[in-house]
Amino acid sequence: MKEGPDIARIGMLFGDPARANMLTALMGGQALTATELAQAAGVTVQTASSHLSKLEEGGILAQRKQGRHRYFTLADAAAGTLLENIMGFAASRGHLRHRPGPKDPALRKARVCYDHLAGDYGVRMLDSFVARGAIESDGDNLTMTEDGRAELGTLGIDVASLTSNRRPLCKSCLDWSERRSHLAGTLGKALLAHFLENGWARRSDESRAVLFTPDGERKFLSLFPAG
Amino acid sequence: MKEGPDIARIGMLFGDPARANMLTALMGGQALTATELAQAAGVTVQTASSHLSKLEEGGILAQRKQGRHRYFTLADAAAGTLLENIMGFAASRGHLRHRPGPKDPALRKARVCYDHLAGDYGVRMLDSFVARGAIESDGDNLTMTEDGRAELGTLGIDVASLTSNRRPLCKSCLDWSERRSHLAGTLGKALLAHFLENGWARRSDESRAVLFTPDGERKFLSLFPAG
DNA sequence: TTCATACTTCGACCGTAACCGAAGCATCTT
DNA sequence: AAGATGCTTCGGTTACGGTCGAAGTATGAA
Repeated sequence: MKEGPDIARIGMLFGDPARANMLTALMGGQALTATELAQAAGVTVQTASSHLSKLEEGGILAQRKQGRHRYFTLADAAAGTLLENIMGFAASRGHLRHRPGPKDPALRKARVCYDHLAGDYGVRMLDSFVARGAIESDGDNLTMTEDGRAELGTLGIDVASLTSNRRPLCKSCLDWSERRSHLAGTLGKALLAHFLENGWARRSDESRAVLFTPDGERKFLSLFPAG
Repeated sequence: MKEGPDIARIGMLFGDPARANMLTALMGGQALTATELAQAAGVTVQTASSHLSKLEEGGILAQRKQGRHRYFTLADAAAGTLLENIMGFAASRGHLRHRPGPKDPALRKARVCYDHLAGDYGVRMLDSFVARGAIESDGDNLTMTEDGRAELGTLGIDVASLTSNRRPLCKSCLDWSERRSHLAGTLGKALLAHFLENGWARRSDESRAVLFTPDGERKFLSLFPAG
């Protein structure tokens, strides 16, 4: 009845298990077809189709049709950020969906969180940046220092080109598996892209896991020593 | 089925209109009784009681009983921040619940957003800080400058005492009525408290509106000139 | 054209949860 | 002690939305 944004509308969109599963699957950052999302959610394609149209209608998902396929992605970075926030909050309240059996250790070690690196390696990277003064941390507000810019330059990452006024350069994102923060933002995205492009790691086909090569892992660990 | 935070659980909590209304009411930052919340949500006390226990169970609300009253508040700043995020996202998608009749212009001018100032005056304040170099803005990441610390010191606000590692000093928060950002974080909280304590403004009894006195408004406007 | 694949729409079923009336506790007042 | 107020619990109704089978549309392949 009151004035204001319609929280309930978007809360409801996130509030269904099937839809939540689809969105979690899309946190991998890559576009998925309706059938793939149906499988991820554990429902039939008809049901999935209904859910997907609701999510699109609500501005959370975007669709692009290609031939007879329909690829769905998160609508934009804002949708991804909100998802991350909700995941972080849920994790902070202990609302985890534990599968006590054989968990996937690769997922806890390193995975994709929309477009950046999460998991053990994700928090390790941020911790390392903060420890050596490349990034300054004030609460969960992160700022890049001059030293940091220089260091990333030697890695071949041009920080200046990453600054945008639509999305922050550095952003902390609460990691559900580690209960600590890892690095998001355009820099987080660029770093993950860097690892993948230079062959340090590759994405798993089935899950959001990031699989490091032996050589890539050695480089990563020496670049980001544990605190 | 998959591993991960239970998004659906908390999405569902935000996804009911009655609960959403209660949470919106609690964005005022002050504790409300079960009966008041029932009225705000437009349901009976029995129904409200059920909703409130679910929200408390989910870690979104906290309760403290005082005599025969039960006061409810948002559990912590994290809950408030998540609410703000969802409101901002909903507003960015145009999901507003318009009451086309007599809107409340006071609410659009200045209102409380959990614990800081929002509305026209809220974004004006942040814009002004950024324009004069007291705060630097990188995307929606905000950083306080030395000039800013000095200026706030003359106002009687000790910035050093506001730094915490649980909550950022400056944080941007998307304003649904203005579609721009205003200042949140511990500094945003301190500034609102400053206005209220020094009699520049007072809170409305019925709504989240912040009502400036003629004198307070003059001081505010000269302190934060429009861009 | 004919068949196969990818997806949507329709219709019906069904379970969950939102809702309220009534009754039950707890706390304060007189 | 008796009454009033604030809130919760119980029980029963109802409606909304998630679900799938079946049929319909669009695109690609043979």
